[in-house]
This record gives sequence, structure tokens and C-alpha cells, in this order.
Amino acid sequence: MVHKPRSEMIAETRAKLIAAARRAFGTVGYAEASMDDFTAEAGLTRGALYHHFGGKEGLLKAVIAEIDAEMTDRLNGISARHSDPWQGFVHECIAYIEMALEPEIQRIMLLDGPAVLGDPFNWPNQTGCIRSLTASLSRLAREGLIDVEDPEATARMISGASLHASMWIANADDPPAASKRAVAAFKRLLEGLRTGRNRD
Amino acid sequence: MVHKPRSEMIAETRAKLIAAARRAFGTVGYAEASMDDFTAEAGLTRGALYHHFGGKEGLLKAVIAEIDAEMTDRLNGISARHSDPWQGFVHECIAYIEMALEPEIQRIMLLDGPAVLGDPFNWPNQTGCIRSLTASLSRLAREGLIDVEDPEATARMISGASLHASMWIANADDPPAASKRAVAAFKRLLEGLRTGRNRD
DNA sequence: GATAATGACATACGCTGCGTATGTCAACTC
DNA sequence: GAGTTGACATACGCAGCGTATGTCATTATC
Repeated sequence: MVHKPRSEMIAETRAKLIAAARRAFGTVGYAEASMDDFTAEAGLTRGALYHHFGGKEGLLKAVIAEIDAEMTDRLNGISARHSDPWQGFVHECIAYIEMALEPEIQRIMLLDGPAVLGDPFNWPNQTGCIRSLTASLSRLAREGLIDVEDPEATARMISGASLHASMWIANADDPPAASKRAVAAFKRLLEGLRTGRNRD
Repeated sequence: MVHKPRSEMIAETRAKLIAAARRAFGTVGYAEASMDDFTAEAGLTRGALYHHFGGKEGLLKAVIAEIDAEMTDRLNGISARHSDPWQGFVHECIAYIEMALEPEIQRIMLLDGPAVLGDPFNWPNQTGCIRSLTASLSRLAREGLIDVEDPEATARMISGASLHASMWIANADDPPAASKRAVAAFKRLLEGLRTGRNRD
């Protein structure tokens, strides 16, 4: 039996580590995840982890990069699916809220990530989601659909509101009900940005 | 030399522990704060900590309760200082942003707190700040100044936006400039909630 | 006012988890 | 095919946490 080339083996090892860590971080949380445990789960040891990622934090960064890439993809897909720019934007925002409801995303991206790595806006990737929002807002402003002077700043506000909405929903006694309320309030907030007073 | 009554000694011990922990949590962060270190700094040992607070988490809760009480006080003071309800509300929100700029508050209340204890909305205290915002919004809605159906949900959005604004400012290359932009964008967001279209 | 009982802490111990230093063995180089 | 690189595993030491235990002063009881 012939072996795969080395580069493939390495990629596989890295992928296995990231997958195992992602599962561990996403369930028990970063602090509680034992490196010995989840590396063993991947059929490896801490040696491999330190070799490839430099430590627990490095691996967290890799996990976050992976998740963020997936999130950005999903967001872009959604806004592309709508021909009406305003509706596309609204649905993009709502999708943002819904994604943040997933336990893995909430735990890793919203709770542990910021606590361990600091402000997400300074991560090289998480910027992906914000960029997506900023681009949408800029476009809407250019087309005169909204009255916003500073799309980037506004994108950050909206992102913050979305994330908090998600936290609320996820931890509510009745998540579906909370979701309805949150989305309604959120839409109201967005409506306030539109030019003119005609709403649909 | 006569001794103080026991109850006073206890209160003093608890206060010393909380103060030391608050300093440690606020600077190096919760995870990096060594219980041995900061209890020693308070002239005590881990024994006292476990006795009074049950563990590191219990002490964090106590620290958070203290900080949250201070924050709520400050917020209430600010909104009370304005006769115009709308202006009072706006300034309350801006104060919220500014408070979240303080490193101690950011580290403990916004980063480590949620990561260790989960969603802040479920903390018995942090609700204080939200309640304050909710009450202000309800009043504005009752007086017909804003067009908001669900003050509580809206308060959560606004709170989220504020917090994120703070994170942005605190980590920006040029914090004063970011602050200007954030406050402007934030005001714009709030303006969108008002009834009618006349702004000042 | 002597004794007992409570409780506020300190001390001591073991365990877990992390980081590093070192070892080993397979894969590429020439 | 001998040497070199590098991908991992193993081994070791240390810090930090939780608990079990000890000690001593304060309060309660008579």
C-alpha cells in the first residue's frame, strides 16, 4: 500500500485537529476543553497541536477562521438570492441573527472568541461578515434607499444589535416567540434608516 | 485594643476579596488571574475565597454585581438629569457607550462575564441596565415620541449596538475619532425610531 | 465565667492541564 | 542510500485549582 504524499497527510492532520477542537470548543467551551482529550479524539497528541498551531490559542484562531469563512459564504449567498437590494439586506441581517443562534457559533464566535482573542473586529476574518454588511449598506446608501452617512459605523451597530438579539433568543424561555419579537424590533430599527417614510 | 464585631470583619474580608479580584479580573482577565495571587494581595488565602464565594466563579458573580450596581446608578443619574425625555434617553445611551469604554467594564462585563457565566440578560443584575433602557423606551413610547411596539426587544437591540460600538471605539487606532463616528451613527439609529420626521 | 459550639479562615495534599525539551521515525534531497 | 528535514509522540516540570483538614477566635449556653 502506497502512502499519500506528505502534504496531503499534513492537511489531513490539521483538518482533524481543527474538527476535533471545533467540536470540543463548541460544546464544552474553550476553557473547559482539554487539549489532551480532543487531540486524542482526533487520534493525535498535543505534540501535533503545538507543531501546527503553536498552542491552544492558535488552534482557536484556526477554528474561528473556518467558521467565519462559512458564515461569510452563507451571508453572501443570501444577499445574492434577492433581487431587491433592500429586501436582500434585511434578509441578510435576519440570517445573521439566525446563524448566531447556532450553539457552536454562539459559543465559539460570540462568547469564547472575544474573551480569548479580544474584539472580533480586529480579527483578520470576522471582518468578513462586517465587510459584507458594510458593502450592502454602502450600496443602499449610494442608491439613495437609506439615509446613512457612515456605512461602516452603522454596520457595526447593526452587527452588535444582531448578535445581542441572538443571545436573547437563544437563552429565552420560549425561543421561537423571542425570535419573532427580536426580528420585528430589528426590522423596525432598520426601517428607521430608510429615506422617506413609505414602508412595506 | 478592642476588636470590631465579627460581622464587620466578615464584610471587610468580603470587600477586600472583591476589590482584589476586581482589580485582577479587570487587568489580566478572569482566566489569567491567579486565585493565589490576588487573595494574597488582599492579605488572605484561597481558603477565605472558597469559604465566602464558593469558588472563582462565585467571586466573579460578586464582582459583576458590584460593577453592575454602579453602572445602573450612573445611568439613572444621567437620565434624571435631563428634563427632555428624548434628550435624556439619548444621553443615557451615549453614557452606556462611554461606560463600556472603560477597560475594567469591558474586560469583566463584556468579555469574561458572558464567556464564563453565559448570556448577560440572564444575570440577576445586568438586567439593571437593560431595565433602565426599557423603562426609558416605554415612557417615550407612551408619550408618543417614538414609534416602537416592543420596548424590551428594542432595548436589547440598542444595548447590543451600544456595546459593540464601545468595543469598536476601545480597539480603534484612533479612539476619539471612532467615538465621534460611533455616536453619530448611533444617534442616527435612534432617530429612526422617532415618530414623524422632524429631527433636531 | 467556664465550656461547648460555631464559623472564619489557613494549611496541606493530590490532581489536572499546560508548555517545553527531547526523542523517533518516515519522507524528501542529492 | 546516506543525510537532512520535519511531523509528530513521549517525558518532564510546574502552576493553578478544588477539597479535606486543621486552628483559633468569637459567640452562645449554662
